[in-house]
Amino acid sequence: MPWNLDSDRPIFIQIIEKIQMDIISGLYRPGDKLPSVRELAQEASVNPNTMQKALSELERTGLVYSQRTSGRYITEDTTMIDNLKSQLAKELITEFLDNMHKLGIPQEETMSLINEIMKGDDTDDSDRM
Amino acid sequence: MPWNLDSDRPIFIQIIEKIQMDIISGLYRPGDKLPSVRELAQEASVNPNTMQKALSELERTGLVYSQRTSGRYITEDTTMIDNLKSQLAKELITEFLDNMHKLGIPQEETMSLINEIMKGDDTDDSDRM
DNA sequence: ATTATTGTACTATATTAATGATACAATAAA
DNA sequence: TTTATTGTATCATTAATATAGTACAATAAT
Repeated sequence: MPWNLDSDRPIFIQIIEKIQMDIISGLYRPGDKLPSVRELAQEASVNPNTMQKALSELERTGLVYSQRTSGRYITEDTTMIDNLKSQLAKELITEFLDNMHKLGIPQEETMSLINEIMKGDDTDDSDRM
Repeated sequence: MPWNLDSDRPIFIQIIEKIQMDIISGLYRPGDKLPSVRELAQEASVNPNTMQKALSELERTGLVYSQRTSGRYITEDTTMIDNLKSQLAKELITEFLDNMHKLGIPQEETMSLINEIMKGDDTDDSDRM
């Protein structure tokens, strides 16, 4: 799976967001062991130092924890994960609506545009929890 | 009016986006004269070089043009502005839906969450064209 | 004609992000 | 016990971004 990192924003930030997404979406489950820093770095085609920086930040926020020399693990605090999911969803929505508003597109038009685009979208949600 | 620039992404990029928004939303009209580089820089609390870089890029894409020593002006090509508006709106929507999908939130839930947040929002669109 | 304003160009410097390389202590695996 | 793997720390280098300061040519304003 490619990591799709671009050069628009700091890479370590994009890595943080990507792993957060993987935890929240359930790709990583609570208690799961993460691949090692070196493995993840190679998988993402990134320098180990950059991966380490991202993981340290995820650790600081409590989303993952490390057991020295054993490896890194996803938190078992499901409440924390659920809260983060709600919070991120809310942020995404408000930021999106704000941007559409700045474009001068009123809410009703935004809604109809979304519906329009959703119809032409073949996204499959069937394999999700 | 504050420019609300953050340090997450390059400032000159945020300036480009901000001015694009102001053109698309109609705050700046086709043919309008822009404040000088130095004025804009002061208004945004940014170094003139940074503002110049953003304006050069807006010029490269054709959204503004400069008449040497007279000043800088918004393009009169309304079609170009309309096209950009549609394009940006579409990009905002697809990126938003993609992010919600990555969070593991299905489309139906996304729609109801939007409606929920819209109700608690007192945004006023009445002074728009 | 003179002055001020305009866009533009250039050099230098500081900071941050990313990479590359290396090393070490703790411990799981052999 | 020995080896390999783990997270972690450090140093040097490069590139991009932003700032600061200065300067110049064209021209609008006086």
